[in-house]
Amino acid sequence: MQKITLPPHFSFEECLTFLGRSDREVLHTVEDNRLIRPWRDENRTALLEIGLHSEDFESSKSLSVRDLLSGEALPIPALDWVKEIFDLDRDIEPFYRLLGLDPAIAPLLDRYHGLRLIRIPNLFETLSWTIIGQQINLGFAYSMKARLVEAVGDSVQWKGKHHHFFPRPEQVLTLKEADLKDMQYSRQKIDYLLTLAETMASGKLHKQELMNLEKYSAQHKRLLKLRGIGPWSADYTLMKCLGVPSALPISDAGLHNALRYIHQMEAKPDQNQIKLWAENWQGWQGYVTFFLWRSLIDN
DNA sequence: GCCCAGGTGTCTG
DNA sequence: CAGACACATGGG
Repeated sequence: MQKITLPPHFSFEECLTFLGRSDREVLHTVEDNRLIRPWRDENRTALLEIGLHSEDFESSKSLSVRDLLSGEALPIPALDWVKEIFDLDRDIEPFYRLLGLDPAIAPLLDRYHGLRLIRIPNLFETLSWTIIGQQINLGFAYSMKARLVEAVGDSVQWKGKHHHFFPRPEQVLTLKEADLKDMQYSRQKIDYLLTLAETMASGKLHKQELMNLEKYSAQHKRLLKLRGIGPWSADYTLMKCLGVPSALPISDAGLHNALRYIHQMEAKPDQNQIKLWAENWQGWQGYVTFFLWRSLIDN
């Protein structure tokens, strides 16, 4: 078992609540205060069990990570991947300082204190998820994702249960249009998804290449060139995959509803109203969005 | 039956 | 550039 030291303002329980929000999720399992999720690179496949390390004194809390398959020590990249998922390297202090001043948002900081932006390190997975989730309810989106994952994704077995990886682009490309149609994908989404898979399989788009662009505007512009990726998907991807804390998916239906609830409004706020509020969120728009998404679980 | 869902591309004025 | 519309289907 290995340990990851935890920064201030981190709550594993809060993060697990978000990770466990859908019972149709097939890419990880939340049970008994632990996250179970498969990981792999070119050299190694492991089934990670991530939990809170309990024997520590309060002053030095840590996460425990171990491989259920082999029990052998995990390589650095696996631990870095866990840190990425929980956004552990973020200096979150400025977020709490700034949003503590916003009367509408401040209550969420208390309620969900320690929640981090839960990230999706895999770019193909993130973009595919935005395509799947467009204009349908989340439950249906999770079902559609599950069908795709179970059809062509790799998995590891442990105690009789399959733990899935999101498919690689090449694996998605083995599917015919009719296969996806059977999984209830619309013609439009089939087009978007297969085009994306082709783009990434042929090496025309890499996460590293996107990260190298550095500037938000350049990254956003690059993503918009992809078929089926509009402003919402681009911002969602920058936020969830690259961890850009200021990315704001302003047209997001969930964001609108969460804002409607916390402001006790009859109708959803319009975009100008949101822009006005978001002026108080400078640099942390994506983090605020994530806390607002979290608030939807309670409704 | 109607409206809304973690939207986007296309077409039109 | 703004606005209408198709896309597909499940849930309230």
